[in-house]
Amino acid sequence: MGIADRRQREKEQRRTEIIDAAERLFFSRSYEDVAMEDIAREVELNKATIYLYFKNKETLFATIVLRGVRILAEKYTACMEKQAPGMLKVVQMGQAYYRFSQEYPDYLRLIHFYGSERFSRENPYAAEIGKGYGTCRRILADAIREGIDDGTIRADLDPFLTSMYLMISFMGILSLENRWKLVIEAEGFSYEQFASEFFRFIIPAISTGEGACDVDVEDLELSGRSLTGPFAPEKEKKQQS
Amino acid sequence: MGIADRRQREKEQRRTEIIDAAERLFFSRSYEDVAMEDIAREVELNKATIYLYFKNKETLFATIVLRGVRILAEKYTACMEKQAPGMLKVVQMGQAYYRFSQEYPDYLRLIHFYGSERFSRENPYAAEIGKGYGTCRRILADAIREGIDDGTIRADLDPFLTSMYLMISFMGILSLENRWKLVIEAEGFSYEQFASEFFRFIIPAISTGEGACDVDVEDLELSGRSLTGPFAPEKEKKQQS
DNA sequence: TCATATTATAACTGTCGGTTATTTTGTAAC
DNA sequence: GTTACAAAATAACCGACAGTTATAATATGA
Repeated sequence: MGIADRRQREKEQRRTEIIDAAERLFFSRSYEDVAMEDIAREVELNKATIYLYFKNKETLFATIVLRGVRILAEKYTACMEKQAPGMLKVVQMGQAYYRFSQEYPDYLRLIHFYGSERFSRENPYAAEIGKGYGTCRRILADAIREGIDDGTIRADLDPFLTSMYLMISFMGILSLENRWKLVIEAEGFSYEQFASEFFRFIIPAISTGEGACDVDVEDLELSGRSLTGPFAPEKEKKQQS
Repeated sequence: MGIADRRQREKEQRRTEIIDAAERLFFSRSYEDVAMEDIAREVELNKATIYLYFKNKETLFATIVLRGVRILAEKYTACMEKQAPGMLKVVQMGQAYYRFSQEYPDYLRLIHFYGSERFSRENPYAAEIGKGYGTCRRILADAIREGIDDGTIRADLDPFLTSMYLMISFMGILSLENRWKLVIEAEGFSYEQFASEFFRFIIPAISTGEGACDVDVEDLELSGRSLTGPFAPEKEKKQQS
């Protein structure tokens, strides 16, 4: 069984090499701009060989997206393990998303791209990806439920719907098109400000305002500033219009 | 000048015919699934002829997206003309977006698709589209400013940032991927519920709670239910998990 | 009716995702 | 070692499609 084992390992290795090569290219160029030929050249294999390991370009791309989703899901899980009021956990998950977007901007881009209906959801990874995202959402919903129970979150909110709203908002805020980032800067805000002020904006939609989180959130610091201080946009330039 | 005029009109007509044909196809199939040949067949012209009127496939697609954006911008403008408290105007704009998504789901889909960075922003229509979207956002920001002045909207909000947050959230909620719609239904909610409950969720993030809108909003009715009644999800099935 | 400019087209090019027929390579049996 | 066989890899190919070009048809004005 030793030889078959090694063959198995080597096959796995090849697979990983292909994914790594593809990832490098997809990280540096757009999906359409990366040809299977390019990936083949990058791993130093023939294009047809790649097709022995992956059904098609989409499937190969999906495995990379899956890597990203798994990292995100881990971050979410970590938030849930700590002991804290529900409201605080929700905020922390938002921050986890934010950190993910800072640490892995390329994965985020790919995840977002994969989302916009263009890929058939036939491949086995699609289900995995969906599950990963579902996990994140479910964890968020659990935190909301906890918050409702401990009185830090509005009791009139439905945990499921609210988790959807928050996921979608996070997603939208953090995978902003470049075009809009320019608009933000033209208005005199940094992207960090834009993202962090969002929390101050959205908190009243979730929180009961019991103050349970007012103190605790202080030491979290998103991009260096507390979440509960006065809502001070602190525009940097704003000399236009 | 009469003849040159007619030539001009005829050219314009041709152009419109091409756009109409392309629209029919893009509405019924995905971008990639529509070949220039298909569009040519649909207008009963040779493919090369289309290239006399449009630089490339992207540009042709962009003109259709522009049609959609213009309709949306009109809807937003209409909201601003009525006399109402700022908070109410903001809600109405959200509803305008919702109605747009119901009346023109195909335009919405195309707009959303055009958004996901894959199109170069070189063509002249890209600028127009950006301007259209910018108009919507600016109108929303104006309404927020009015709301701050008349005391119906939190004074600690920055109008620009808030308008961005709302636009992005609306966008996310209303151009939801099909995959997520299935999740919503699996949880026992209709898509209409999902969209309308979002307003009840988000209002506390914007409103001062002065009640100025509590009464007025009553007669707006989004999908048949008032916006200020108790937050009652009224799940339809919810038999699982 | 002839010269010219516009409009349209058939035929072609280059690229890319994916497939097939064939060769190479590693393994086991003799 | 040599042969038989299976797995891995490849070169050559195919079809589809965006975009171009060389050519033809058509309308206008003299």
